[in-house]
Amino acid sequence: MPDHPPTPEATLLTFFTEVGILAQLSRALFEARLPPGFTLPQFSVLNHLVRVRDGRTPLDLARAFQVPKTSMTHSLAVLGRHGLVEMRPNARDGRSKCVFITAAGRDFRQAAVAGLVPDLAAIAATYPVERLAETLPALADLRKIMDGMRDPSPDPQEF
Amino acid sequence: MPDHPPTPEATLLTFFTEVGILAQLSRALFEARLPPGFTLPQFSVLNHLVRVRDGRTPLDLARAFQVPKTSMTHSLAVLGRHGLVEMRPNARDGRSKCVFITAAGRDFRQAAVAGLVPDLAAIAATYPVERLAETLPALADLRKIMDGMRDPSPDPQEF
DNA sequence: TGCATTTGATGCGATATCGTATCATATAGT
DNA sequence: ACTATATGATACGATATCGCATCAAATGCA
Repeated sequence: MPDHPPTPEATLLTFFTEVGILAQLSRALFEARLPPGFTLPQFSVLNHLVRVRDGRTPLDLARAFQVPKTSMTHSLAVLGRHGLVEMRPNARDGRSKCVFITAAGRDFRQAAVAGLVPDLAAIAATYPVERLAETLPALADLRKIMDGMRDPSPDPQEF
Repeated sequence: MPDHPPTPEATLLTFFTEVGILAQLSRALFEARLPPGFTLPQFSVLNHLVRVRDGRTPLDLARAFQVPKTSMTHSLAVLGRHGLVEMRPNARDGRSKCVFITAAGRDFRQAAVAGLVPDLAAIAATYPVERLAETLPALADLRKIMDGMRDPSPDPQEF
């Protein structure tokens, strides 16, 4: 391997590659512990409703997950069909709805997390998670920046 | 989110959540720059064939990307239909095939990477990528551990 | 060698994802 | 207030992903 000093672009590419692999691995981990037929995005929505807050609109959620609104409609329909979320009319906007997590939804999420704990513990037993905790601020800051870049102009911004 | 000291499991959960969001954001970024109809996994396969080595079997690729082999069959069929990869019989195993990238495939990848560079540069202009570079060893180590905890799956994958 | 088992690839069906079109409601401009 | 435009949600169709079943070729074992 020739070692030229990496350009910032190359560093980002490497970083995104690593993040993509980790996401894929953790996804496999998660889905192996979810009841068959449930997908990570569905769990993620539940998790978001608990972690952040519920009562937001489907479009809010679609934006939060950077996913097309039709995909979110579908995910919410599945969760609703299983009684894990509830959609109520939005008093402030007749076109819109508000998404609430149900008690069953909270239980479901709790159970999923609980089922995951042994796997997480196994990782923590082999790997010092403080190292990950130290990376969190950098990851969160990058996420915020990328979040902010996407909405205003979807086309190439020159500088 | 209580303000007790977080358990290692909670730290991991937070970390995976952050990684998942970042993966989603970078995926959206990337797919916005690919020709319409092409997917990140498809590009990733091309990239892998260039950066690692071509001539591997579909099953090798499926394992490298941690996806079911049927998914890889499909991706390769699409790439083949567009003339970006070529499948030849495997001289060592009559059941198997070997996947090669074509000249058109190399060009395609090169163009995709070039199209992405402005986005990466825009991020690098706003965010000190050294912070990300510092996190890379921790991420790579975790990835290796998680790789090892699952089935026998070999090489690291590329973007 | 002959036969059972394993392994690589793919067909098929079910679900997920996503783009486009559509409909209802909200907002803006006059 | 009236109309044009913008926005939130969804129906619909196309493609992607994935599990299961099938087929062919390789391997193991007697």
